[in-house]
Amino acid sequence: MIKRVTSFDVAERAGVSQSAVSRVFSGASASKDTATKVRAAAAELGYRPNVLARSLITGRSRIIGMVFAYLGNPFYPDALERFSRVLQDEGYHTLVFTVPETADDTDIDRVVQQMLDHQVDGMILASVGLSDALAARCEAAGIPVVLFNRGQTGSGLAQVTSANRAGGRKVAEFLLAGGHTRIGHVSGWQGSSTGRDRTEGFLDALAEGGQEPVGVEDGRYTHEDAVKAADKLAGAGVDALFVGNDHMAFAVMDHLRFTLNLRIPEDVSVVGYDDVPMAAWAGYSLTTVRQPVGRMVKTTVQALINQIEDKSAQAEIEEIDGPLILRGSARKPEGLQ
Amino acid sequence: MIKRVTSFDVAERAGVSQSAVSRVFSGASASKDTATKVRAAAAELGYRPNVLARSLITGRSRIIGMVFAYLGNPFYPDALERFSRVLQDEGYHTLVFTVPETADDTDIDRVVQQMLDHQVDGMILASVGLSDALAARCEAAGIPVVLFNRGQTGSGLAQVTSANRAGGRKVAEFLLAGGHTRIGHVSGWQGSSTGRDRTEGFLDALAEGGQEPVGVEDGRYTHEDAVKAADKLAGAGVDALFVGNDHMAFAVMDHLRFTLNLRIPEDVSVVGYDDVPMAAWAGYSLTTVRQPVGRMVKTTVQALINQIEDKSAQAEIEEIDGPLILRGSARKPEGLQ
DNA sequence: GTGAATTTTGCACACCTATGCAAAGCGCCG
DNA sequence: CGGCGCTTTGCATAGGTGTGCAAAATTCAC
Repeated sequence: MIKRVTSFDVAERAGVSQSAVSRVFSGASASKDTATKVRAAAAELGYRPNVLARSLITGRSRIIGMVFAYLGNPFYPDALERFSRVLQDEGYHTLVFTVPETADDTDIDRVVQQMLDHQVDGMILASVGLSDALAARCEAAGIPVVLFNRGQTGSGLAQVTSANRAGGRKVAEFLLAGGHTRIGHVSGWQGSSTGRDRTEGFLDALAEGGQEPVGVEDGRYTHEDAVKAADKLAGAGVDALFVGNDHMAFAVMDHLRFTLNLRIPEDVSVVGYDDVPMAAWAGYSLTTVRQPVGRMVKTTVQALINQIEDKSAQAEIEEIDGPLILRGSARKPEGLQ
Repeated sequence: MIKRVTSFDVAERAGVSQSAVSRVFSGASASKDTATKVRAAAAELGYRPNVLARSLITGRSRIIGMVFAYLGNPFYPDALERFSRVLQDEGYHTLVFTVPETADDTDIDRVVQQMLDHQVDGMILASVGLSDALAARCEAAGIPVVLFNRGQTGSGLAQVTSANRAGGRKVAEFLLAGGHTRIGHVSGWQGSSTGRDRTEGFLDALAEGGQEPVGVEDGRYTHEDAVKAADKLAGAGVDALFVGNDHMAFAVMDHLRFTLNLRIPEDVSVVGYDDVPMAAWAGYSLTTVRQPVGRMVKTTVQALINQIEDKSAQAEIEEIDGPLILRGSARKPEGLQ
């Protein structure tokens, strides 16, 4: 292990003081002359500022902590990739954590504590909640938190979601217009705000249309539970299923087609939520509500940076609307092709 | 922003010296008595050691930098999730970077430089190469690098892959045994070692079986190119296709079935590579070579940690064998069900 | 050339923890 | 009680950078 080259080494070589080197690399004022001398010396020695030392003194690490629950749903890797890119563009880096799907508050709190230990400048929690105790702790430490694709009312935390209630409504209205009469719902996990909101909007609009659902089963965002739920609902004889997200919808479609030998959409219409890339694949051609990931990510990052740069900034609650994307998995209303 | 609570504050409150506090939290020797006093004081004040300051002085950040090229292929989110978990268990954290799919050496080198700036203890590069200059730089800085699912001969870097040549051979032998006579290959990107190796093993075994491929087209690991390649090969009349990874294989299957109206496996057998979870879904039921992600990840982490803890450790090159998983997308040899 | 206004520079210190070193404490045996 | 070995403790310093402050250098107008 070769000795690290420090700003002192560069200073000596350039014939200036250490502070001059620091100023050149931190963008503070420095004369054109010394700047060139310093850069030359730095290049010769292969010097790069030590980010740790810098963070220690500035109190800003330029690191954002991110927590994901499960990357099995392709919506999240997509989001992660975009987050990483947007944050990189803003000069931030991302410390990524995952918590088990079955995570309880303890797991998450431990992870959040680790992020605090690392002096992150902010945190993004994707589809993950936060105990009030920890939220308070982040508040006390002055670390902004933004929930992504997850709401938590009364927590006082900033959050960015799609318009889940409105999305659920759209699906119900679409299925009603399509003349479906025996509608079932494989819901997203009812322990999550997104799952509940989509279900709520869906059921409200259904009721307004004068229908009761044939059944509502919690798919808990997992492949297995979704299949079980779909199986049960199919047994009750449905002609349409609204599934709480695309990832479960694929599982449901496979089960309907290959195990129960039902045709989609002739026997059963299926509608999902998210519009992940796979939904457009010919094998599924899934009608679904689009979550505008790009905009959601940008909004999330912006909200976070606002809070970082202006500590007094209000914790915003953003809801981003997304359209229903019509494809082949659900029967369309008459006159609409 | 409330003032941070430091080890001095705890020391004062506990009536001991700052070093005592440090020793308690870094696990060094301390008497039972002071340990309890310190812990009590720390709990009251909500003290947690500042990881940055610790890293600065120990020279070890306990952070691993990871680079991913594309998370669109579900193999990688899966790997990422496992990496994150295994590293967390080992007391490390992960700084995640992504580079554009079209990344050239410049992009990657810039990212690697940023990781070096952050004083990472080690780096994992997933399906991404590294210029010789940067490799040398890491070497000089004493930062171990392990390539995951990517080889780079002559680079002197540690690498963990599956046995890609052997895997390619297995597929060829299986298709030959199945009596296929017009075999095509949608290859993985030929700019990558994995792509080349799989192709090489496949073609070697095919030749040994006395067959020439109907055609070989580079799918470049993308949906679009894979479809184009499959289209071309189908036009040439194939009865079997070996596709360089599962992600492309799904695209190929959709195209064969829904655009070209071919039956799988009656008209065309399709074999993939990776065995991502989706390959087991009824919609695809893809015969494929399994990459044992779990073992690959553990091996990678172990290799990395070995190098971190013992700087003189040799950079290992590990190849992990994986079985061919028989499912429904490819005709099986007689007598084998 | 002179004084004022402005920029640049260096000094010294701060950020927070880990650790070598020497002193102090403790237990133990003769 | 003295002496010895071992553990615990505090002091002081290091790790590499940013930044307030005052001195020095430069610019500018006259």
